[in-house]
Amino acid sequence: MAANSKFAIAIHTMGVLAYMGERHVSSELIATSVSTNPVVIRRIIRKFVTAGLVSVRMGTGGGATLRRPATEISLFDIHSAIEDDRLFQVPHLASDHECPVGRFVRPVLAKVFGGLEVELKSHLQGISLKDVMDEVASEISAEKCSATKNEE
Amino acid sequence: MAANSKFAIAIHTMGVLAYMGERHVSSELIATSVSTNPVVIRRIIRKFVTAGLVSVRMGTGGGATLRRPATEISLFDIHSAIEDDRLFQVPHLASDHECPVGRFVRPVLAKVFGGLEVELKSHLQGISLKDVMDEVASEISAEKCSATKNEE
DNA sequence: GAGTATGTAACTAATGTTGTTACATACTTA
DNA sequence: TAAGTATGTAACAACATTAGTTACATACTC
Repeated sequence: MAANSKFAIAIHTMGVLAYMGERHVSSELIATSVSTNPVVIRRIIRKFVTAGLVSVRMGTGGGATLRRPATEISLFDIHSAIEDDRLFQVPHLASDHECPVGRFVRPVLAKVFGGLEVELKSHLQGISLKDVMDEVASEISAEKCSATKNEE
Repeated sequence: MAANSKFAIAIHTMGVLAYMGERHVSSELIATSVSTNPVVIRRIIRKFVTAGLVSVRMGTGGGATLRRPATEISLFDIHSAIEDDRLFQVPHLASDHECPVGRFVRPVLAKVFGGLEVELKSHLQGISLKDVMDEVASEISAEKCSATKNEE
């Protein structure tokens, strides 16, 4: 599987929770939808719990559910719950570096990248989990429609 | 060194080229400024050459130079020269997936992430290498200024 | 108490990045 | 033409990250 698919898996996971509404969903079931191992899902869900997005119940009939309606969960909430490090890394260079460029490029880059992340953040904040799932739902119903056609 | 510092190293490299103006700069010298190995720099510069941003000369007095003024090179040019894969990966799932969510989340995500990259791209296009180096230059002169003060 | 579900440690495998050595190739200059 | 300089590139090691897996303790329901 590809490199930084964590975000995709995370949204997919939250999508299943949104789709299932009030019901508690097991990591087993989500793993089937995502095509991965239940432990991978549990690791991600742990982070959602920490971030207050999801609550979890053990035992029979247990599993995870959203703590807020999908309209009140943005992709930014999801992203910041799982992604701890920066999008672009700016390795630290000694501030007594011989080369003047080497001494000062990095702080400037940190500023530039910071701007990028603000941009990214505001974009992600504008998209709710519900928005995503509405699109998914419309694709699902489109499929049903064409399936009906084929049955004719 | 940190994970995805490629972009930072790439801008740093281009920054040194911009700083040195017409002169041809060796990978050796750039590596010193970036604090890495010359081969690492050559690998990155190869990509800039392919992208048409930089030209290179072998032999005595050789090295790399910008092919365009720094005002006409954007951070997007640099980013797309070195970064071949997508910012966020959307692993492919079978389209005959049992779970309806599993079947359709991914294409929707591809669309969402596509939007993100367009956003990112336009932001990066708005920043020229010159913009970055102007900030670096002002930091350098600020340093000189305070150094003079200390000598008093 | 039986059954179910999460929490988590430990390990493997795959991948990607960075760093390094070594050497072939190309070019400049004396 | 020979010496010196710089890139091009292959090959490999070191390291970090991610994903996948097994195993088992813990918590909860009925």
